Amino acid sequence: MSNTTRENGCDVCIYKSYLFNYLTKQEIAWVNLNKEDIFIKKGEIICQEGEIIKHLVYLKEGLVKLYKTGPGRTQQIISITTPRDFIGLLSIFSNTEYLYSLAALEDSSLCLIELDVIKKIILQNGKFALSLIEKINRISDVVLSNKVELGIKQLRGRIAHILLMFADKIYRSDIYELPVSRKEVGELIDMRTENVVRILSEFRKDQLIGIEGKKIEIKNKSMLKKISELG
Amino acid sequence: MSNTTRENGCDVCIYKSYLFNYLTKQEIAWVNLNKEDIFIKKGEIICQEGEIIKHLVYLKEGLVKLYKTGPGRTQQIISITTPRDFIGLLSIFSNTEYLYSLAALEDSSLCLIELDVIKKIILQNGKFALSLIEKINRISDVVLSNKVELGIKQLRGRIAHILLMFADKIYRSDIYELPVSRKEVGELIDMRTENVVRILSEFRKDQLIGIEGKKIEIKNKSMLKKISELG
DNA sequence: CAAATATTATGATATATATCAATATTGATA
DNA sequence: TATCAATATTGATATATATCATAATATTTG
Repeated sequence: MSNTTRENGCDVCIYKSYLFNYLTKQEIAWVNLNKEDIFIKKGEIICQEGEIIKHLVYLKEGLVKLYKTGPGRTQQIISITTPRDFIGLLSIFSNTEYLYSLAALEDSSLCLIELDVIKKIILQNGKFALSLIEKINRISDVVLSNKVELGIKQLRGRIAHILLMFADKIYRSDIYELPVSRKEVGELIDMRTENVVRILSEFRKDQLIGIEGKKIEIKNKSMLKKISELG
Repeated sequence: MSNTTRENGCDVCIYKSYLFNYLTKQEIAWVNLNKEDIFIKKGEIICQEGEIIKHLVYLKEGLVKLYKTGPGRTQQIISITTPRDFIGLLSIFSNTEYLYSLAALEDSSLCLIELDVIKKIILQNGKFALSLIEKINRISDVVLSNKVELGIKQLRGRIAHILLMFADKIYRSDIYELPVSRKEVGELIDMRTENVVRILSEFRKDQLIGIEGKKIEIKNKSMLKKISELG
């Protein structure tokens, strides 16, 4: 990991999670002494499954994918984390080693906080603990409900769903640059690259979207929503 | 909810979760005053999505399914909870209303603990809070990894996977009574009833399993494992 | 107990999806 | 810049899965 900086204290950090509002001044100072700010370039791997978990990872800016590698270099993307959120809260308290890998989809700024410190704070600060539990639940709700929905949708519904997810949840804009390849879209919604391409073209021909390389424009959102909901 | 009993105190409860070992005597007494033991018959619904969450639900004995209802009476089973575990820890701290419904697959004994009491204990007892976080993570790990694996397996692999799950995780025996219908198996692993039936018959013809109504006997576990792993 | 209903089962067929093949395009690299 | 590798694209075909139809069996209900 590269480009460590510590010029800014947590107390004045503009990226700070609301969760840290529950910390005392002393606890904030403690976190400040035990965190590391790093910058990761697009495409770089942050950590890999099997490695010992030492940090709670917070995404300040950028975009990060959480994924699982299968046999033969295959990957499945579990979730995409947007700025100002914790990454991988799914399994870091239940395992000593990462179940999933992390890689940057865009240039990203992360804050790595010593997990031991977080655990000690949980032990002594009930409000923080309860808020963290709520946060963990919320994150797994989203990830799980996405995966559950995949099971009932067919390919067109999945593509519509993912296009809307990028527009509404990630970029908050109907025009955006896809941060992933067609192959990765497939890894995110369990389908083959060829079918991703094919259905995107189909949606373009049907005037639902515009495509220019990685640039996507949502043109008929209500129809996409219908396709996503009906499966 | 029926058949409430309170004859036994939590301190002497033989079903007690290890999590309660972290509670003080006072806290245990407090839980004892704010819990309710209920008995639910096979097939009965315990709670439904949309209802206000008031309790932390603990399964003492029996088997319970957590599921989501879709359009037109369709269901998707999210997970099956085995005895001595908490049910629905996935979303009860992040929502005021249940995201999923609960129903008993077998006659079941539950303990309902006031969620407010649990929250207050989290606020004051760090060890309990941290252990609960670990527990929550562990439960969502299992549920999520199951759903993620579904995405890469085809039907035969899913059936093999679910047969092994019942044998190894739920009944710890290679001979068991399926607690669910063929339709529910399909709802659990995202496939049609007809295909569940067909592939079960196929496995029977290939001597992988024996079938007699709901009674399943695993006959060739290593082959089933291969089918499950290869998808 | 009989009637109604749900579950299990099997076969034929339609549809959705993956696979294979071939080419164009982009991006990385020496 | 030329070369190589990865990505994107499209079409043809094979395979997997869903759907439809029908019947046997089991289970619930009046």
